[in-house]
Amino acid sequence: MREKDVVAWGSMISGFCQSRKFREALDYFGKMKVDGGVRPDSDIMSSVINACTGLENVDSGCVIHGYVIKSGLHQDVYVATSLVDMYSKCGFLGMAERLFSDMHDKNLVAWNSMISSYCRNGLPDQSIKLFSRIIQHGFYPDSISITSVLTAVSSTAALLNGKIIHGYVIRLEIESDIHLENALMDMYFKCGFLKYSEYIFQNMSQKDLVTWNCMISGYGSHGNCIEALSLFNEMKSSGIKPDDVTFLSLISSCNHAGLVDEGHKIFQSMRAEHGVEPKMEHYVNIVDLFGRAGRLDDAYNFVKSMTIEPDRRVWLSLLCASRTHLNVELGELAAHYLLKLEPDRGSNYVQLLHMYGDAELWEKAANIRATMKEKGLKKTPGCSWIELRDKVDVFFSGDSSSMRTVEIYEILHSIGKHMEKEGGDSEIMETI
DNA sequence: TTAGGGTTAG
Repeated sequence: MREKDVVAWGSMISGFCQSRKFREALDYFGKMKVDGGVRPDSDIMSSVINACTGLENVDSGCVIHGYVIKSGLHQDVYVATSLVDMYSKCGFLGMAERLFSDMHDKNLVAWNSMISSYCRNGLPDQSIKLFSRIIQHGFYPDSISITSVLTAVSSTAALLNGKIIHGYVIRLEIESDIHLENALMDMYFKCGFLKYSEYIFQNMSQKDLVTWNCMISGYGSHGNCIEALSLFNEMKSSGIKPDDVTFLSLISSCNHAGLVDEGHKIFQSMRAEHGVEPKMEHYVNIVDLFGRAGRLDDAYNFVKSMTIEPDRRVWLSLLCASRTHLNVELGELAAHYLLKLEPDRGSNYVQLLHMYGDAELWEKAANIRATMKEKGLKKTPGCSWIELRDKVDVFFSGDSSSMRTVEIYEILHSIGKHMEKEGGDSEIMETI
């Protein structure tokens, strides 16, 4: 009878987790303990940890972790993997790493969990390294290992690694699924190999919302807005309903291509035609869209018409646009709201500082510098990278440590001149 | 009658 009780509680708790009612799952766990007489097993503890992950509540997770240790269930591979997942999704990578290395009987799921943990926490190289250790430890990667490591490859844009992994899938005859194909397609896009992405897309036996979103954003980020818009129509005809990601990709694509009215029209159609509620990200993109095109009045009127309270990104976007198109009055207004929300981020002041510099308002610029110094603020430098001859080169904004700095700037200058002749983007010119 | 890992934007 007692065993049945455990099963009954377990069914309730996991049922709540599956329907994403994490709060209720934790409440039931609480009730179970109060009612007494039932010792939770590893299944229940995995579900309970899963509920903490879903709530992104690391405090509850720590309490549960303590409980797990006391009840001796921390050695269980299911429970330990749930903990690795919970800590990494809450941003505590160190804890996840420690638990992973302490696991005695790591199975493939545990390895996969750690591979995605690294990538999720901004260490894609570690993720790729760990992947290559799977086989050394006697496991064959499955579709989930591949999907996870492909995500890591995508974020480093390391095409060679991506191709090697694609090779694994073919040689080891790893059973593919839609997640893997989506990740593969996205990886080729991110590494600039559009033809491969298209090939995979065309040959997919089934396409889901993520498939379409990957394609639309892939085209958009490579400046092919027309193709992105035509895919959107195709997607609708195929019966897949667009979501907030679809719209963000479309608006950002219009943004890159300078199709201002088209982008705004798409934004307006979100709620009216598709029943998708715009989020802050969509608002930010529209402000950016108007701002980039120099339509500052439209940008500001749009901010004033927002139905949700604008956050820092909205004001920052307006400030950057005001700087680019030298509208000091609007820039100061945007900066006022921005600094009210976030007074301690260096990059906010830097935008304002540059605007004053561009407008030759030296006294105001000096005041901003003084404030920054007083607050001890610095801006984190921008960074980009490229893979050439199997090696990834990283560049930091303003970095002059390279032996070939002079040469680099000479080439940049000549590209700038060339662009000027061709009537290029004034913002890029200014950067050069 | 129950358990752990994966894909899309900016």
